Amino acid sequence: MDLFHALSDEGGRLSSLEAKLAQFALENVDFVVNSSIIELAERAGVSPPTVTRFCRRLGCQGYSDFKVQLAKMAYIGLRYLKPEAPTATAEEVAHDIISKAQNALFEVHRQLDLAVIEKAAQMLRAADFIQAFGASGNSAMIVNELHNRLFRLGCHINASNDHNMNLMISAAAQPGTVIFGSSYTGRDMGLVHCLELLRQRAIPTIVMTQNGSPVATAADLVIAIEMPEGKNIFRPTSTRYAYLAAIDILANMVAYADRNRAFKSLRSIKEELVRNRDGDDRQLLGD
Amino acid sequence: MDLFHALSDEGGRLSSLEAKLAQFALENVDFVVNSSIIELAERAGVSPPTVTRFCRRLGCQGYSDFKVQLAKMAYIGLRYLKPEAPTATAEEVAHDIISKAQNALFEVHRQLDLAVIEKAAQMLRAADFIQAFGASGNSAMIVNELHNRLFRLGCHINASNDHNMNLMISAAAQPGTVIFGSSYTGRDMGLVHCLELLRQRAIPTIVMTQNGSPVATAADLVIAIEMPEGKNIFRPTSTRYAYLAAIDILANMVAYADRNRAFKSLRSIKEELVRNRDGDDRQLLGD
DNA sequence: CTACCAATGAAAATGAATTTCACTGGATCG
DNA sequence: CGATCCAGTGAAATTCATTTTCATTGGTAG
Repeated sequence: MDLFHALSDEGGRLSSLEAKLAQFALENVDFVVNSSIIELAERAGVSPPTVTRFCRRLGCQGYSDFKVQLAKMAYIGLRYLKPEAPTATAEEVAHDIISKAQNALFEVHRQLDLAVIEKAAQMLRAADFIQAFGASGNSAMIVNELHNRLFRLGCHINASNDHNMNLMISAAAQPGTVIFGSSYTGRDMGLVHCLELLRQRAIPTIVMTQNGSPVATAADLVIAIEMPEGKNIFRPTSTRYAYLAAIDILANMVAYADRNRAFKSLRSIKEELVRNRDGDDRQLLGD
Repeated sequence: MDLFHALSDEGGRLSSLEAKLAQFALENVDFVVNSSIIELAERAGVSPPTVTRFCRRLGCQGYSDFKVQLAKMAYIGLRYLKPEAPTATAEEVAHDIISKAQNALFEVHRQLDLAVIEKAAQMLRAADFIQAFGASGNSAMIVNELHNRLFRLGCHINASNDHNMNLMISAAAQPGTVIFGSSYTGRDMGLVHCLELLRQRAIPTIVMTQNGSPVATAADLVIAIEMPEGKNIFRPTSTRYAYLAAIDILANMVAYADRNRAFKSLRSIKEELVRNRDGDDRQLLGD
């Protein structure tokens, strides 16, 4: 299933020649994918049976299956291994940003604890009112997005990125309110203060952040996302894609938690939009 | 190279059995990818040699190569064909959202005209002031994101999603100002009015939208993005990922257009953040 | 009507992948 | 310290998948 991690050999389960093969495969995906077992064996300096055993140990059916899996994987997930080359041309920048974003999506899919997402969706669904806190541009985008997705479903939600305001909101929150917080780093101390206050007041909190961070510790339910950070300061982090996907999944689960309400709400928005625009039904909910 | 299009057989180059095979392959990628030529032949009701010939006609080396190509393709681009099955479990939702997002990234990478991006980057770089207009949640997110990326680079930029305000801003814009607009549908008539006004006033405009749409027609430079739309009303469109990636690439090109300025600006932001937070240098620019 | 050609499958031939088996070197146990 | 075992490995044999060859069919053009 997860060939990439098998190839990375974190558990050290591979023998020395197998590790050599793994490294060779990671570095020469294209070659491997287009070669016969004999060519690969020769090039990597091992015998064909060793290659077959290697494939089996990785959880594949055999060599052909390995090639297929590798080809599937090649598009995603692989580039983490390659050192971050400073890029300059538009082609390079585009390629780099796209593949990092895809990696981030791949990673978040692997990491997301769906049981936690479902729990969070239930809490949000059941809430009388949702307050979404996130600051600093990135998390602000995330909570705005949550607002954008949830108000359509008929949820009562407010998004805010003003720390002082958040503190007042936290102090005034009524039972029935659920607070959602986002922080990539988990070190948004303004958010931590709010969460502590909310815990004292027994208002339930959900956060999307790094596990083990101050924000995570201060919250009731943690949607944990850990992303490796790039080194290129000119480049925004690809973590945003991961968070955005997590929000999408969460919002979708909220919708499914009460399809009827969501459907009715979406439908009236749609009708109103169609009436007010040019009557073209193909349009999106939101531009 | 482009197996997907070959399989779609637009030119009708395939014989009847081959067309049958193509359809079967598109509908049963997983089966094909995991089967031998004999199993496939049997299941599709043809003989193995026909399968081999079919693979060759599609531009592959042979059957194994075909499987590899198909596996590569399967992750991307293919799901567009499948009717959108209503999904319900968290696993299905997560998988579907992630793969759609990855498809969107793949597509935008394929479509983006990098020459246009570079042109836009030059214009934004040279501008005294940038106004970014986008409404309806999705495009609002995009222009906020552009703001978030460009202010860091030392650009003077304002993002706005208030149509009346945008109209006033357009009427008041000075030479040296560049307007950036975003609209997924290209039918944001408020934006079109602004663009028309700006054209009269000879203020340069850049838009990110669908080619051929009213918004595109009314603008000077068009960053064209066309995304197929999903049918699931509960699901937000994956177009956001494509737009976000395009913004990332654009912002990065702006940064590279004047590295020194960008570096100095980023550096002072970073210093200030480090001073004001807990001195941990690993933190991001923005949370 | 005949000859040709494209499409197809059966059978043979090829060649790749896997299994078997034997060997090696290092670890373990008495 | 030596005997034994075992994991790891490759050579050779085997199996099996793939491809090629060739014959057949059905349709089409002259």
